[in-house]
Amino acid sequence: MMISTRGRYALKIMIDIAEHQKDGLVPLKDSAERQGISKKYMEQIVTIPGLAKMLVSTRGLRGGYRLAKTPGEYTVGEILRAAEGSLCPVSCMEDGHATCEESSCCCILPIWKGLDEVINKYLDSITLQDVLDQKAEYSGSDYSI
Amino acid sequence: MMISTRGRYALKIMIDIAEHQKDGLVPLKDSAERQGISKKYMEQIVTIPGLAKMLVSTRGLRGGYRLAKTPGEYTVGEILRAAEGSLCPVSCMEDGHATCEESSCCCILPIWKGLDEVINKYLDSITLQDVLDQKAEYSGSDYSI
DNA sequence: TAATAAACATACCAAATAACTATGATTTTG
DNA sequence: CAAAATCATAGTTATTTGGTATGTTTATTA
Repeated sequence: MMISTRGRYALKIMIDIAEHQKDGLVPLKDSAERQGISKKYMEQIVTIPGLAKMLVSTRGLRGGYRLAKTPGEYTVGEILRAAEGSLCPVSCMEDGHATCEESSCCCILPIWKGLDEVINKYLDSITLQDVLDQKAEYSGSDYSI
Repeated sequence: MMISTRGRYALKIMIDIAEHQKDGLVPLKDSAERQGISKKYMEQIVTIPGLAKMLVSTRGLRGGYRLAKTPGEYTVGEILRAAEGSLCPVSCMEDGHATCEESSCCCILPIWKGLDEVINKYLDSITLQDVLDQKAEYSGSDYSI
């Protein structure tokens, strides 16, 4: 399994903030309660550098978070990569290039490269807005994400 | 990372056996030496039920392994699934269906399902024979796989 | 201006998983 | 019967995962 709770929670948080920021800043506490995630763990996730860049934070009472750009400008792929570090499906590769010594003569490597491409291409084809739109379709619902 | 050394080694072993079985049975010792993997660890991998089914073993002196079917009849996907148990990219899903309680109202689940499909479809499009063929293309080479 | 509620910053920890190693039994051929 | 192979099981070490715990800083508002 390539995507751990860090990535899954990151996605949940981003969706939750996207959904609720119209009312102003979204405090982590509220988001954490809605998603059933420990607020403290959430703080850790939200401060992962790559993710922090996607958010604008305001300190102090009545502070909170909002997205730095519009939901349509974030893909599920980039959120997951930011949270997980990489979505690479094998340890003998990273960022599309081999990390092992025998790479120059590894006939399996092209398979991993192809797999990596297929995964990233798929996840980058979905934006946060797409997710919001699909949620809205099921309308009236009390989706907890 | 979704595919561990178990899966990677399993694939290496299957390719190695496919390549060398024309000379008769392939002892694990030879295969392990060629691949630079501990023979004992290899024994464990080869006896994973799903993988064992793909091989025919013969005990005793001059014994060894060969593929149960032709290389064209095995896909990379099924070998990896057999070795890893599952290639599912998230823990909240298994074999295409959700394992968590909130699944009935999870708007992210379709994304994981789609990802799972994309991964398995890709890996099932490559057979062991394809890998052998591509190895042969680089011909004269001393590929160690 | 002081209390409050928010983000920010570290440090620690327990359980699970990964990746082997070790030991030895069983089987078959030369 | 000795050697070489598979088969079986238990133990070990390191890393990753998934958190807790404790506390600091910042800004609002009553």
